Amino acid sequence: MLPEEEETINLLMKLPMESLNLDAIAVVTNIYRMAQGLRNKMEQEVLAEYGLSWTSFSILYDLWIGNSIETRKLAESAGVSKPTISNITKTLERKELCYRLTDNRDRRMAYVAITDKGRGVMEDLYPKFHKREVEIASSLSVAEQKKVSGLLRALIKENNF
Amino acid sequence: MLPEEEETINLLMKLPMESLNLDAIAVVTNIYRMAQGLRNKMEQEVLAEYGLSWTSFSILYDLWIGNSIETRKLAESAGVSKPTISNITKTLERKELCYRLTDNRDRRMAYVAITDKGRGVMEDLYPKFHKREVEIASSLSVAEQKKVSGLLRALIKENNF
DNA sequence: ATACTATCGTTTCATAGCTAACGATTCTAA
DNA sequence: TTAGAATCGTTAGCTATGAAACGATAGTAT
Repeated sequence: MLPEEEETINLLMKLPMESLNLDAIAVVTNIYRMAQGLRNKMEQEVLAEYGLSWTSFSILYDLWIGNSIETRKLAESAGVSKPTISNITKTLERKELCYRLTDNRDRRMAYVAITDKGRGVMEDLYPKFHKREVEIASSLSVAEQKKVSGLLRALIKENNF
Repeated sequence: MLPEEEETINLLMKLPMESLNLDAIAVVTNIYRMAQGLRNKMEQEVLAEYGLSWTSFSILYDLWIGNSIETRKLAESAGVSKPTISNITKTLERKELCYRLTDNRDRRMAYVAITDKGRGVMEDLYPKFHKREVEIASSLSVAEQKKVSGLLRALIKENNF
C-alpha cells in the first residue's frame, strides 16, 4: 500500500462509520473508471466520425435491432431518463437517422423507428465499434472475460440495474 | 439463447466482419450497464440530498483527500475533460464548497482547494456513500469482489484508462 | 532580446442529462 | 357520463460534458 493510500484510510477511519470496506470501494471505483474510459475511447476514436455520442449510438443500435420501439422502452434499455430520449431522438431525427410516429390505438404512445439512412450508418459503423470492443476486451483471456461478465451480471441483477 | 437474441446475431452476422465476439460484447455491455446503474442510484439516493452529481462528488472527494490539487490533475483523476472541471469547480465554488487560487511560481497553474464547509459536507456524506457502496457490492462474496476488481484493474491498465 | 513553441485554464458553443411540471390521452369508479 | 387517477411523451430550466479556440504565461532557440 502506498503512503498516500495509508493517509487516506486514516482520514476515512476517523469518520463515524462502522467499518471501511476496501473491497467494496475497489469494486465501485474500478467499475466506474473502466466504464468512463470505455465511453471516452469509443466516442473519440469510433463515434466522433459519425457525430454520435455513446447514448445516441446505443439508441440507434436498439432501433436498428428492434426496428420500432416505444420511447419508454428506449429509456429503460439505455438506462437514461425519458427526457434524454426525447432530446436524443430529436437530434437523430434532425440528422434523418430516425423518425417518430404515434400509435393510433393509444395516442399517448410514441414509437421511434430507424430510417434507411440510419440503417446505412449502423451497417458501416457497427463493425468498427465491434472491432474496438474486441480489442479492449482482449486484455483478458476468454475465460476471464466470461468470469467478469458473469460477476457483473450478478451485480446488475441483484441491484436491479 | 432467446429467439430475439438469435435474430440479432443473424442480423449482425450479415455484416462484413471477420467474426462476432459475443464474449467481448458481454464484457462491454455489462461494464457500462453496471456503471450506469451505479451512478444513477448514487445520484438519486445519496447525492441528490446534497445537490451533487457523481462527478462533483468525486472531485470534492479528491479535494478532501488531497487538500489542494491542480485543475489538470482533477480532470485526470475524474476521467473528464478540463472544461468540465472548470464548470464543476465553478459550481462548487458558488456553493462555497471549494475555492481556487493561482500558483505564483507558475501563473498558468490554478489550484483548487476544499473549504471548511466542503469538509463538513464530506464528513457527513461520505459515510452514507460508503454504506451504499458496501450494499451494492455485497451481492458478491469477498472473494468475488476481489476477483472482479482484479479483472477490471487489468482491463484499465492494459487500455490506459 | 525576440520570436517560436508548449502548457495552463478558461470561454464558447453545441449536445447530453436530470428533475419537475405540463398537456394529452386513457382508464376507472361512482 | 363524468370526475379523478394513471400513464404517455414533451417542455422548461438547470448542470454536465466535450471539442475547438482563445488568452496568458513560461520555456526554448536563435
